[in-house]
Amino acid sequence: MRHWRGPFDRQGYHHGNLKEALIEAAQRFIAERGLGGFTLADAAKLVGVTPAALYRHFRGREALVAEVAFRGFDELAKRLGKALQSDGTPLERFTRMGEAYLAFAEQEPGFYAAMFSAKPHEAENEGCAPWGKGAPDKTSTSSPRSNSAFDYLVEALSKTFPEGFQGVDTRFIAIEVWALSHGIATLDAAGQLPKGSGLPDKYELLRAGVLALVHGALKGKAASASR
Amino acid sequence: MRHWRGPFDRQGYHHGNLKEALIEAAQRFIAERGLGGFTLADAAKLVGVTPAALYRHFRGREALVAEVAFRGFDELAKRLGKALQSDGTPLERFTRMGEAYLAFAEQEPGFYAAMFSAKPHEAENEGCAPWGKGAPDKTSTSSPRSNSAFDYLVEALSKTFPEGFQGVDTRFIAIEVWALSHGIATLDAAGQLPKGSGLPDKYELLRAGVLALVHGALKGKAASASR
DNA sequence: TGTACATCAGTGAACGCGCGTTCACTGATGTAC
DNA sequence: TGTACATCAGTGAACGCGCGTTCACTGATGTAC
Repeated sequence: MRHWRGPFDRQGYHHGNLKEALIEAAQRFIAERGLGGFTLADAAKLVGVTPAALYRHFRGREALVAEVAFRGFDELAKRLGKALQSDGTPLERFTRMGEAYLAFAEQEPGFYAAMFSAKPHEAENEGCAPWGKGAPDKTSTSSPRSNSAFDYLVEALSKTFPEGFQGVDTRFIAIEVWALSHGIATLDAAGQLPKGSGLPDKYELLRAGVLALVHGALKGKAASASR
Repeated sequence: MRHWRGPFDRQGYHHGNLKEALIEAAQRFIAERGLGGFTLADAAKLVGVTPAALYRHFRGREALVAEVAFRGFDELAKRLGKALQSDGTPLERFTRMGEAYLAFAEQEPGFYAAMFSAKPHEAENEGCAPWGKGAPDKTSTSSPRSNSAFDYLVEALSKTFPEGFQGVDTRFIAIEVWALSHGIATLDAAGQLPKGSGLPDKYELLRAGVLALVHGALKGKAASASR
């Protein structure tokens, strides 16, 4: 085993860490040019390798992108888990998770795009989505970490609000929180979130929104009845 | 002027309505294959025309997609405006707007993808985003209808909750509502929203979430203070 | 310690393809007289 | 009513390009003896 010198270094005929280097390069290019603009040739060039070398480690382009997405879910789960185990009150930790989510989407747009870009035809990708197929009987799938980001969110909600949500499924609240986070993150990434001019930034937007969502569920179901 | 026979018909040498037909074809293919999978050749073929004919009506691919996005914002504004002027109480109309938004995203995925797909490099597209640059001094831009979807939302909030939001800018609430709607719509489009198994559908998800967001702002700022 | 060998990561050339765009052209249209 | 003509929408062939992928190969590696 040769000494590790960074993802894009190369010493001899054998790269030594090509798979990891390709994943990192893909992540970088997806961040810069979007998922559609990412190219195997670019990634291979950056890494200092022939495009054909890629096929020693991946079935093809799609498999590389899928691996990037998987790593993304993994990294996101790691960050959410870290926030969940940080200091402070449960509410503070919960708030920190929201910040961690937005920071992840902002700092790792390559990951984020690979994870959430719609795949029109084959939406049957199992194991990668943050939540399972919605079946309570299938809470843990084969892939170890793919669902855990969502699991962390559910866990955080349970710990932060141990009194529950008036009988409402905690996963329901979790989905709402996730959807709001995702909406803010993607609108921000697309440059469609207004900035300046007295309006709060996205972190404040998420914080206030999440608290409203949670308290709305806590305070009762008057809303539901008034339809 | 020849008789109009549908977007993809063709009678002679001249198409008669090529521009509209190309926009419709683009919308259809973006819906089916995603923005990246959409091709000028496909659109031209469907319409029954040589790819080169497109350049009589558009500067290029990008301009065609931009036109689709513009039409999308227009159609969305139309639907939101219709819901805003429908029967019932203000709250009912407001709820109907949310339903109209999700229905639009579901029924017109071509429009939606063209409107909101992130353009990594040139995020400086002005006039197309539903909200302006966030400058209150620039409430109405040159393009007549591009901002009106967001304007309808702000208007609906003002009418539905005339007492205001404890001094919070109504646009702030509007952005939160929009972000939640967008998050639900995109997660649903990506097949990452759980279905069945007792969890409510996306319409219920949005309804409950929006009411929580609004009431969270109405009920006070205890949340803000407890940071 | 030295040599033969199996393994397999990476090469380099080539492939078929389909893309967006250009250009000189052609032929339908409708208007001026 | 008929003819000449300007207009311009659409043609068809071609372009340069870069993509993902394949294939027989080569050369570095490390293990068995």
